[in-house]
Amino acid sequence: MTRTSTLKEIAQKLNVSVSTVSRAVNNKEYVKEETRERVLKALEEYNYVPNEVARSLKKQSTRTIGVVVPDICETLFGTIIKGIDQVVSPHGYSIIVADTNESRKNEQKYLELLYQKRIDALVLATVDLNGRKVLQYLNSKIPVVFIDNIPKLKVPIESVTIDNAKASEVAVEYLVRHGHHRIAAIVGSIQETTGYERVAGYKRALISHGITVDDNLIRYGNYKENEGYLCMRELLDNRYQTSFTSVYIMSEMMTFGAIKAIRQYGLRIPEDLSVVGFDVHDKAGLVHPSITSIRQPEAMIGTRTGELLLERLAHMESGQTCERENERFLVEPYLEIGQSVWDVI
Amino acid sequence: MTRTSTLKEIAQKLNVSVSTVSRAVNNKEYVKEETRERVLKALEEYNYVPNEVARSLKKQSTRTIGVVVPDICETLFGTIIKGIDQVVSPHGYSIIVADTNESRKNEQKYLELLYQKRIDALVLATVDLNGRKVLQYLNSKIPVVFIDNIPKLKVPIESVTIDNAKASEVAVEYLVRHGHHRIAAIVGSIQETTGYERVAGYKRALISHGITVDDNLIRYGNYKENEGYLCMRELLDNRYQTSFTSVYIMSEMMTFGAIKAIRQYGLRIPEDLSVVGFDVHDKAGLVHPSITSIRQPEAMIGTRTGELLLERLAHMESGQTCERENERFLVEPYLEIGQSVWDVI
DNA sequence: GTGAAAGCGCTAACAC
DNA sequence: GTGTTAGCGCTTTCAC
Repeated sequence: MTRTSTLKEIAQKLNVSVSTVSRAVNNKEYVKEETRERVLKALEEYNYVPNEVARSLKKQSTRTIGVVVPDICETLFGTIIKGIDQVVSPHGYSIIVADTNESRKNEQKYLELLYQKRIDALVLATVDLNGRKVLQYLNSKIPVVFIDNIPKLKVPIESVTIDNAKASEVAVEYLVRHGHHRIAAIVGSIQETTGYERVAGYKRALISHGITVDDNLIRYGNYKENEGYLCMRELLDNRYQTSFTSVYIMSEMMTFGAIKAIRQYGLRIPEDLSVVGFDVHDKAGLVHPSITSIRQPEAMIGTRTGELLLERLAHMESGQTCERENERFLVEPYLEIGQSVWDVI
Repeated sequence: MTRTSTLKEIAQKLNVSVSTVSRAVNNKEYVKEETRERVLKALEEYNYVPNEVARSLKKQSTRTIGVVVPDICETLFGTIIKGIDQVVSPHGYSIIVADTNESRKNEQKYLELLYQKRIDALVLATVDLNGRKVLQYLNSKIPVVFIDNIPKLKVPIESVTIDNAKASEVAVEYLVRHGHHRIAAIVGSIQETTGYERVAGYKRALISHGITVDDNLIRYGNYKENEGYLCMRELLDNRYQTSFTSVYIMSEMMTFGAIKAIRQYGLRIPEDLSVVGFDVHDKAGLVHPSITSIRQPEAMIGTRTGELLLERLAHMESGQTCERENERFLVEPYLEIGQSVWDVI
């Protein structure tokens, strides 16, 4: 059972002062080369590992970044976390993750916990639209970056997300190019930016192609699979009146639900109905027919967030005050083309 | 820009001592009810949030658990992390994640970093079979739990994993019950417990069903998709000599690769060849035909690990020494039945 | 170049 | 019940 020793112990063994040892450990100047070597050797010998907790207390910085997400199992968030970690860990930062399980209450609890732990920065995929708890952070001086969803707060906010409106434009554009004019849509909650902006982009794209927006073709769900299923059923029930040839579903789980409804109606994809989904991952390449889907460059969202964090963190370290600006960093979504869209002749 | 205040500041404002405030904050006894209320009110007013860093330094415990995994994007690890978090966060513990990206070097780097941060416990899905760096932890007094893979170390080790041999038995059993006697196998690295135990279970199951083990039916890969593909091709190339009717592939990515090879040979699953995979997830239910696969109860591995951690942590707190025992906690794998296995008549 | 000492914010032993 | 004080392990200023 080895024990890690402290600066003080090392200093005593060598008959030097703690400050000398500290300087050697931290590669500071003003240490005679000979002394430095003696110290470095002793560090090995006595199994010294710097205590980051003590350092944190002294420096008022924990080199720790809190990342709060609704569901770490979603590839989207897993990949983002990985991207952040890749960028920040070489700089000595670690990531504390919190999985809120889509619960506002958990989100608040975790925000509080992380605040106590004095994280140096926060990345938040909030499910709390009017998030009051996060104001504590926004009023403090640590960097906060929102991802995925942006809360409705009357304060400057920084975010890294895809351009949600653009995503819908890309989807509609693709369908139109394949001859579709009657394009149904299943939207998530328009309370959230992810829902609101996507539907706005959809409408705008239709209009710019000279297609009239038909509210009978739009259904609103809550991102859950079952809602996607139900929305799709409603759409299909009215199919003879509305005669749409394609459907664009604006979230992953709702896409799955919608496809189930389509199959249940005995319709074939894409022969009977064309489908464009959102965030559909098919790592295995086993889905058949493969689903044409809007995708987020997740890794890039992660690395971009990481870089932004480092930038802000460095800025802070150089003693700047934390002037928050309202900055939305947008990354480009893209269309992953599968076999779920059929040409309308 | 609000600032969080300190115990000392609160104490001064109220003309009481820091210890009184501390006692009130921590709900300790020996505080007059009236004083407690005054303090509690002041905490609100002056925006006091306990500084966990200072607490950690004093208590020599950070209430932080390090979780080191090769790839956080894999559903397996994502779900395990979520499970751990669910169990430990109500006890005030947070999780620091480290994604080693399957690299031994990164693993070592992260272990060092986390050691400096003085994590209270470590969960490790190692890729470093002879992991020397982890010995630092094993020689220290903090709990260490291995998941997924177990390194070859000559010290007592605790782990939470599925029963890998059992997994193979379940797979083989199922195939035999469906009339298969010539069952090919694609194995990961037998250097790793996940490979070694799975192939051992496969052989044992065959024997217990009176089937001779045929080494021509076994191929060894390295868990990567492409190796699964290549192994499957080799097997198929010899199909007329070996005449197997089914194949059991012992890892997720290799399963994907193998299926691609099978399709490339123009064979249908399951009509021409039956397939049992490992760790195949189909959240969307979109894969067709659905793949019968061994599955790990991931969430349970997570929660079991979390509980084990709490147990050990509580044990420590009550001042016990950390006697390590060699304990493998096994959870039961299960077979998720799809449509990829055909009856041999 | 080196050392002494203050102090980061807190807990806990001890004194009153 | 409450206050005083000594540290937890480190960095950093200032004196030598």
